[in-house]
Amino acid sequence: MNRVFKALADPTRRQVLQLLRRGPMSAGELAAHFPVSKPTMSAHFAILREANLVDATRDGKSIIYRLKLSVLEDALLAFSGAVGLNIASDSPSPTKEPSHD
Amino acid sequence: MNRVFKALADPTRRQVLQLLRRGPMSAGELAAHFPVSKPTMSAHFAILREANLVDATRDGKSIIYRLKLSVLEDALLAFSGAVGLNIASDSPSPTKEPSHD
DNA sequence: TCGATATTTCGCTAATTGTCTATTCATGAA
DNA sequence: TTCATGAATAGACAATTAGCGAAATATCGA
Repeated sequence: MNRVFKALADPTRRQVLQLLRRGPMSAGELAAHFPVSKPTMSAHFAILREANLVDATRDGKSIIYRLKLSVLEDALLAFSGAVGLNIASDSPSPTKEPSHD
Repeated sequence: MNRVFKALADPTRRQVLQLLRRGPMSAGELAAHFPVSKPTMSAHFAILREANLVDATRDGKSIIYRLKLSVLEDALLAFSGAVGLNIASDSPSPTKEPSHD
């Protein structure tokens, strides 16, 4: 979970995830969207992989990245719940009076 | 939004938010829950304040911190949406085929 | 095998972050 | 005003991070 939040702390990495929403994309294609060098992007990809937020598979000369939404969802939901934020489902956001301690 | 994610990137700060879920707490009381010095905690509080995740008000000699869930909710929801994660409400998670670019 | 292409790894630097102790500031009480 | 207390600021330090160019690795096609 800490790795997920660390990964999310960088705007470039969050944008990579957004780009990946549209579908799988190669490292080079992804990198082309950002004004930084490819080695720098490669390091960002590694951090996303370590957080388990993306999946990387080789396809010929390219490496294709895919978004792994479930891990992101789990982390966001778990933290939201821990903090009392009832973001999910259809319950009536109990922003006050947490019942347990 | 970047400040929110940066603030969330540190486990101590996330725990502070969780502690604050139970209700307002003073800086000292909060600090007592962690194994780091009070100045260090003060720096964490400053980052949470800058991210607008907490509200600080003085009460006599103490400074009382309060959780501002709305800001957290906005950021989490905005990002979830941007990445195609349909965490909120009761819509049928359109994890595929984003219609706009 | 050779050359081109895609990506990562390897040093390296600069900036940022988390931590500390010591000090300062603000408040309330004597 | 002086003292004690709760909290923030200042300054220093080590560790981490984002960034680079150069080199290494992997794959494909000729």
